[in-house]
Amino acid sequence: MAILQKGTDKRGQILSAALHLFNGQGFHGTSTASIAKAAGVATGTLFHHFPSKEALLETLFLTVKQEFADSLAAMAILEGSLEDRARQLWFGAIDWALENPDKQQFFQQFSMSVEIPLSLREQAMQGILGFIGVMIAEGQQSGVLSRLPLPLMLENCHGQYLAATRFFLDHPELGNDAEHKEASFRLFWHAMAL
Amino acid sequence: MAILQKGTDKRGQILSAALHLFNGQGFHGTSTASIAKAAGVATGTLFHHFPSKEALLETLFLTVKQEFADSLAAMAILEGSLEDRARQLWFGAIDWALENPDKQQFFQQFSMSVEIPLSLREQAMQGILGFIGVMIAEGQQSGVLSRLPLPLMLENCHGQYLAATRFFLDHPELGNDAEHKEASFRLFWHAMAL
Amino acid sequence: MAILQKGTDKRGQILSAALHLFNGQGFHGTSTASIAKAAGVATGTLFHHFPSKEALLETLFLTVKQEFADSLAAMAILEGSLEDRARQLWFGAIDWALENPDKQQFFQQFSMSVEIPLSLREQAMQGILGFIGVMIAEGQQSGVLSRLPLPLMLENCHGQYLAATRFFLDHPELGNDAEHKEASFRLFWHAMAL
Amino acid sequence: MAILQKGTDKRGQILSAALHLFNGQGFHGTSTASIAKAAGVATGTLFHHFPSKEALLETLFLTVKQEFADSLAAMAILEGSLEDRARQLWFGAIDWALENPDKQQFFQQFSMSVEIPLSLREQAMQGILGFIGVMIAEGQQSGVLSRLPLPLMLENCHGQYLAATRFFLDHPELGNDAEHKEASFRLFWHAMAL
DNA sequence: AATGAATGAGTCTTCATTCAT
DNA sequence: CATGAATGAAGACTCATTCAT
Repeated sequence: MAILQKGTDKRGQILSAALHLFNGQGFHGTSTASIAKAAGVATGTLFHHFPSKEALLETLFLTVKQEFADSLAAMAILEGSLEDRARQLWFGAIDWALENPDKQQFFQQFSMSVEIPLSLREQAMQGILGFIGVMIAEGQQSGVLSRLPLPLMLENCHGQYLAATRFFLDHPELGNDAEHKEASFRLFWHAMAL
Repeated sequence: MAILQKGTDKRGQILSAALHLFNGQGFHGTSTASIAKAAGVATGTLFHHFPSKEALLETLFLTVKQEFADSLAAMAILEGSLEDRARQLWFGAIDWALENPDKQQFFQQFSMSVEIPLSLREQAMQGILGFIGVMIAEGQQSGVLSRLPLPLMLENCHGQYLAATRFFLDHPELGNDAEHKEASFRLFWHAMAL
Repeated sequence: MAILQKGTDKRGQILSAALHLFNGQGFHGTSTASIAKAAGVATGTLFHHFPSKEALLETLFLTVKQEFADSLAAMAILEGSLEDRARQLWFGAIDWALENPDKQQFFQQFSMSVEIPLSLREQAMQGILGFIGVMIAEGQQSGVLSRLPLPLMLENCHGQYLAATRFFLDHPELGNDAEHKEASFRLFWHAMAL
Repeated sequence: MAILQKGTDKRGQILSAALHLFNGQGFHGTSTASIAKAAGVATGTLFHHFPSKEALLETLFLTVKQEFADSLAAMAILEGSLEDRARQLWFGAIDWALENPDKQQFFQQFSMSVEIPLSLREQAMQGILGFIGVMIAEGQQSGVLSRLPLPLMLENCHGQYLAATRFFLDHPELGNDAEHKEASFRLFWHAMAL
């Protein structure tokens, strides 16, 4: 958040404008000129901060991903049952998405897109999912979670998270609805629980 | 399949070439000239059959979606427990994806992209998910499935399906692995089962 | 008129449609496909009757010009003073324009345009103005008209006619107004009269 | 002249090249690439200065019209009889046309063409003819000019001016011929004089 | 004679990127 | 660092014309 919103920082303004425009019009649908305009800088300035439009996208991707990862790490809870800790994490992740709809939408769109090089996507995934992988392994050893192939479970976690945030972004009025929130966790948890 | 591959049908050849190229290079990354060339027709021919590049994409989207829907409908089973029927359907859908990797990848990329107008995406979803909705409602009434909000469950089904096919497409060698296949269904089913 | 309106004659329908469309959108702004469509024929049919789009325009130009010339010739009066005969001719020409607004507008637009080869324009002018030239010469010899250079007077006649018809086409409600009609002739006649 | 010919001003060079090429090949017959080439700039530069080819034409039209209007205003004479002042104005206008044949030819072609939106044409006409309208009204009140409908007289003035300049442009050798010049004014003046 | 699918050269316009100021 | 005019390659789309039926 900090990185994308420093008001006087032109670099930050450019990233922020790009996030917004890429979401609305896609990567190729957004011209560097329009990003510069939205950021309130000259067209040339963009290229002082980023060597190319693609580099801008990649930087943006990594920046947003890092913010998400930091956010998750900050809310990681070390006490309680695995289910309680997972619930806290799930709710925290959902809340982050609700508080940062632009960034979440950005993920929805670019997580599977060709515009982001495969290596970058994988790298980003592993950074975040490594975290989850440890928790799943722990749950399997303690007999709380099914002993299914880990890669499949990770992909499933990711897919369910995307689905849940998609649902809440499409129905913002349910963002604070305890029933739906709990239901989303229930689906997530029961998929893997024994 | 039939629709996209009639050898002598220029329209079909164009759709087929577009499917392939859009997958590899994205919508904006693919020029109409390259589509025409890959299809073995003149550039003007593309515009004789489709009023614009966007219309071509939309036609392609609807065509592929229809093929998938037809495919699912053809394998719908009417007998057995709900779980058995769901498993048949799930395996059938996974197999369709494995047999049509191009079309599945196309879905992965364009199901959430801005390139496809929202109305079209929703229309496509409803066509397919309406089917699933009925099964879920039935399961809830017979006490087999959790009574969670339906729209959330549908989005979850969709998300899990995308995740599973993503996994199998990324690991083609596991496409016929019974364990992984069953595991993917297990995750899917337990998410919703009581 | 006959030539442009034979209902069942595809050639005539094409000319008629072209006249209308060229007026509204210009020569280059009108596609042969749109002409064919408006004429109710296939695109290929146009090229059975005219070797090219340019040839169609030229044929149209000559046809319309011929109609106008025939119309003038038909109303030429041989008796009375030169002024009376000129007035009859002027009124007749104005009326022709009012009765054939499409054709008149066509003249306004293409009489000075590059689209019509110079040779064709000159040929058309001479066909019609030759007629007028004789009358002017007669008037000069009988001392009724100024002895100014003939080419200048002819160009002036043409210019005044275009101006008058432009005025009446822009103000159709005055088409039958005797005062304005007489005024237009007065301007025309006094320019040249002694 | 100044506006269209500043050597170092790329915008001016583009306008100047466009004037020349539109005259020779028409609006649709002239490609933006050829304009840029003739102006010695890159194709993109044209669109940096004008949003579209049409906007370029309109700017050109208004610019040339303004030059003509300024030129007329600069030579307006306030003393002498109405006829003398009209003669000065007429000769001045004719001379302007002879000195700026490109611009005059541009008017001949685009003053009645569909390429220029009607509103623009009318606006341009009124700017120039408002001037003339005042003089005609004055002449009518002082009993020098016929009391014919003003709009008709204005259109007639315009038509005669176009005809006269057409004549002189087609016969450049007569541009300095006093007899023809006086003759052209005589036709113009007698049309309206009592 | 009539059709309309097919052609491909040509058009306008966009846009990432550079560079002199 | 910042600017924005300039660049020119590339793209979507048009359209006069042909030709097999």
